[in-house]
Amino acid sequence: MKFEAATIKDIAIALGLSTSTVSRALRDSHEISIATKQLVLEYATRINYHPNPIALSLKEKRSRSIGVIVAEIANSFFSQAINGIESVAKDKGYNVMISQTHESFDKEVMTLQYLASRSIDGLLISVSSGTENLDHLKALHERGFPIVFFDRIVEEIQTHKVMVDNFRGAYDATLHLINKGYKHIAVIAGPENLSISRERIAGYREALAHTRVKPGKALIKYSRYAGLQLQEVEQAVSQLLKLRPRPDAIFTASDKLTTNCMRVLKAKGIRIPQDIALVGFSNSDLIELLHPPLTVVRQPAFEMGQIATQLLLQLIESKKPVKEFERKILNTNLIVQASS
Amino acid sequence: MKFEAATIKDIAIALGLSTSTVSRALRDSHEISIATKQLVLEYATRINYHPNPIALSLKEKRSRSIGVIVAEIANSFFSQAINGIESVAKDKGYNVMISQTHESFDKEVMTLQYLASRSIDGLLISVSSGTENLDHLKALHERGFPIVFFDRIVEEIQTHKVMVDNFRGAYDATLHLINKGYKHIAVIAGPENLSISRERIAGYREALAHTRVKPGKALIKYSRYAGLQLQEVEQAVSQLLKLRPRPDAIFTASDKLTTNCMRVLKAKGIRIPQDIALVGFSNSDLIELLHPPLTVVRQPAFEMGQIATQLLLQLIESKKPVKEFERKILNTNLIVQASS
DNA sequence: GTGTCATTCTAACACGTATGAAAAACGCTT
DNA sequence: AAGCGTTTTTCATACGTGTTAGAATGACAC
Repeated sequence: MKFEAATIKDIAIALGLSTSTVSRALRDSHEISIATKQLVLEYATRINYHPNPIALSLKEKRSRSIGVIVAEIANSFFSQAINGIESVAKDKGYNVMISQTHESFDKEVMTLQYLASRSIDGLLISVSSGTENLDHLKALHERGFPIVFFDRIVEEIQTHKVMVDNFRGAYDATLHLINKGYKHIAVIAGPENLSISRERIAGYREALAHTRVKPGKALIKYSRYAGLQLQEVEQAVSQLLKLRPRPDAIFTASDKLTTNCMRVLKAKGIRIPQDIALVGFSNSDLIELLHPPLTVVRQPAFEMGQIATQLLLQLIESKKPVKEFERKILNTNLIVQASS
Repeated sequence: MKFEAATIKDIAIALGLSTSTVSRALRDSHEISIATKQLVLEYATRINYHPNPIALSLKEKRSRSIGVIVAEIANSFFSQAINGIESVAKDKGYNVMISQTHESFDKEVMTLQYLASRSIDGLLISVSSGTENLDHLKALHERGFPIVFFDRIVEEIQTHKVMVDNFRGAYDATLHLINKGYKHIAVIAGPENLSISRERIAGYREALAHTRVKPGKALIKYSRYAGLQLQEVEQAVSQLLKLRPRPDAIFTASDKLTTNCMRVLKAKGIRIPQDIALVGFSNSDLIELLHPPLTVVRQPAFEMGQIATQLLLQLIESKKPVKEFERKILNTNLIVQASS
């Protein structure tokens, strides 16, 4: 099943010119006579000629495509971020290649190798919740390959990073719960190896530091798969419910964690917020339709995608090696609703 | 900012061989001595050699990547479908390039040209709600370019198609409403030019045909952007509410339409299902957390993505022109909850 | 020593494009 | 018409890979 497009050679033969003349004419070089240029251009448009991007890639050593690695496309935050990524990339003539890790470290390594071997010009990545070892990223980075981290960043690697003020987002959410009079506030976060988990927990801790109640260790739960698996959320919630005094509020520190926590509480017949209040990070656009409407910390996902892509393209197109790296920190937005 | 990988030439020079010998050795050709093979292979793995996919693409006239065009990534149905697409594509060593139309015909044409000019091997598309003219797709298709339609298909173009039984899905949903005792059932569908809209309306009509109530034309609303824009949904709902007798149930025929309809009803202070029942197509995984939990027609999005991709790859890899096209029709799943 | 065959490797080319250098064409001056 | 400068076109090569055809080598038999 072939599908052959017109090449520069076809034009050359048809017009009795050499390929290089045609090439130059198409590129509007000054060293081609206006008459020939017009002849070539006319014929080219007539047969609907388009330069073969693959040949161009080979020649120019760039593919004009970037890779994106995220945990799950079917996650509001990531799909919105990809939306932002795609908008900027397309605008600048770049293609977007997407891969998912499903929060698995092994898949991240495989997918990274796959993308890297597909000659992408750069990479946008929000690391998987299972990522502890960074060798795969470091190896690429050390060879000078352009990488930009967004959301789930990696501190050890020096490059552009785009994230939200996780500390502040968590602080605000927790403070909101405190102000509402909740006394025993638990938290369920992603895995401890992710910096966003640690930062969000730190924000939670800081907010509680102002109160008399010290956050006992039992109130802090980590979730290996960042809430992707319902079962681990269920386990965390069950453990929290056994505590005495029982927590009267839960702060969930990621998108899937929030909705799955809600799911678990509902399944257990626990009313929100009467029995337990719930506040969490989430970018779902259905939060106000939920029962109850959820108080959430919302991240500017679309913007994050846009900014990360701008930075990546800047990195890719820079002539000299970049040594100064940006660390963009966006603000979260606390949307207060009935769940707290 | 360059990033040069090892080439076959590097190996050849290092070992004092010719490039073709190295090539043959790597491809394990029988006409290379075992000793040389081993030497080459060993050195190749040592310097972590990977064949340049771009050079390969140029040579083989295939890029091993497929394009996907959907309305919105940040839509449960599409993100789940893309999930399925990505899983199969990656499995077979293909890359996935994603573009969005945001329900705009112009964007669809542009994005199609863009992808086509990027030498993808094939295309998966769910056409935009604004697509009435098919010239852009026909032109590509007539040149023998592999295309597979999924979800929002196009009858006029002969190729593989993957969809759900839209008629049946709508029929089931409407029948469910009838059985629940609702008398005045309205419908809001996507634009009339989409076959899925027409089929779903037909299913709705057929279900009502068994009842005494004939569906007046006023009960049927079309939505130009398939519910993407809240404002158009609001308008449709407002018009429905003015009818006498006022509809006591609404069937929404697409994902965004369903959630946005719910949003509008809530904003107007209309209770579901006490004032008006609501049933709609939706693939959101939050439906049981909504207030009220929504009765929905769910599509096997992940599966659709998988099947469509399998068919596309089959088309791409077929030696002889394919003349027999499949038309896969999957079943929808009616999930009954409190909204009806 | 010559002919036949099998084995192992190399040279040349192709894919489509771009570019530096060389060559050809042209116009002008003397 | 020879010389020169300028404009226009062509040649050769490169990017990285794979393939085809053919050359070189060696082994064996006569």
